[in-house]
Amino acid sequence: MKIGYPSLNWTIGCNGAKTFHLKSYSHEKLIETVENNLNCLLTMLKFNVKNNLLFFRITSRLIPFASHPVMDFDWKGYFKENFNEISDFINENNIRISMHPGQFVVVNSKDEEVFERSLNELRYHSHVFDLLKLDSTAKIQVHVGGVYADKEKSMERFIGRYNGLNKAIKRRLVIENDEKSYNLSECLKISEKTEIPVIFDYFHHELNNNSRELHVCFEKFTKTWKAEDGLPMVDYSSQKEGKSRGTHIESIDLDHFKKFLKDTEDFDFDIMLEIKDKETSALKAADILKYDKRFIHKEL
DNA sequence: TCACGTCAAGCAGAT
DNA sequence: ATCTGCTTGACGTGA
Repeated sequence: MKIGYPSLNWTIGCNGAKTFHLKSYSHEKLIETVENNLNCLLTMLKFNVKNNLLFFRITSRLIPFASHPVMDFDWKGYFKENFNEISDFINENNIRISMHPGQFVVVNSKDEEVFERSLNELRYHSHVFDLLKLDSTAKIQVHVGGVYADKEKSMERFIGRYNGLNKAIKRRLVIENDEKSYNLSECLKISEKTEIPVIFDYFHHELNNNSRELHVCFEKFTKTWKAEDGLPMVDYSSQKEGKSRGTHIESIDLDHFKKFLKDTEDFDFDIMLEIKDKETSALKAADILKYDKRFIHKEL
């Protein structure tokens, strides 16, 4: 079991998710931004390793406009050395990596152009993993997509599109249950037909499920991960009080988290904390996890 | 220096 | 019809 947080670190002093507006696109702007993002990524990873946070979600903003038609710069070649350095650090320290493309990636879209754009975005994510020399335990997580008033057909469309993807993407793609459209059992159904691993989002599951025991859920989704996929991944969060349903909490509720660990003690998996204050909560969670037999860390 | 309108991209549910 | 939330708030113009 490893634990981590997504995308950015509020206290470290750099912002690794810088971007710019399309109309200010230029090679200079791109180089400056990507250089910043890659340097900051390595800084965050070093901070994480020091603090026993061995799971990290890399921001999709790493290379702004990477999948946009405007992109005419060989960023893969230009930043090869930067990627190599980060790759070495990740592999030396056994850091688990994931990415989560934005809501615009809709594999099952009814609109062929939306699918094409989604595919380009997935290619970009896959290229980042290639440059970091990551194996198939590094995952790109997406939601199933839209319902379009016909869930059966939309699930079939996902399966068809998934089956047509090339291997470089397929070996890394996983689906995640969401809070309104596709719950865990629906993701599992898709997994049965495609063998795609299912990421379990605990918070989304609380908001959208057909009331199965948590233990049963874990038994089911963990089985969708094969040896080459690595340990199953779980997204963890909880509801922010007084905000609309689905809003992530600002800072980790440690009692809630402890109960979650207790309820899942029979399983091993990696945890991504989707909590607004990022590393602050991750450090608190790692502190608690030091007393958990499953936790991979340096010193006690 | 800072407020604030806007930003590549999709979808569903609430208001 | 418009707003909100999600991957992740950040950019950048205007005052």
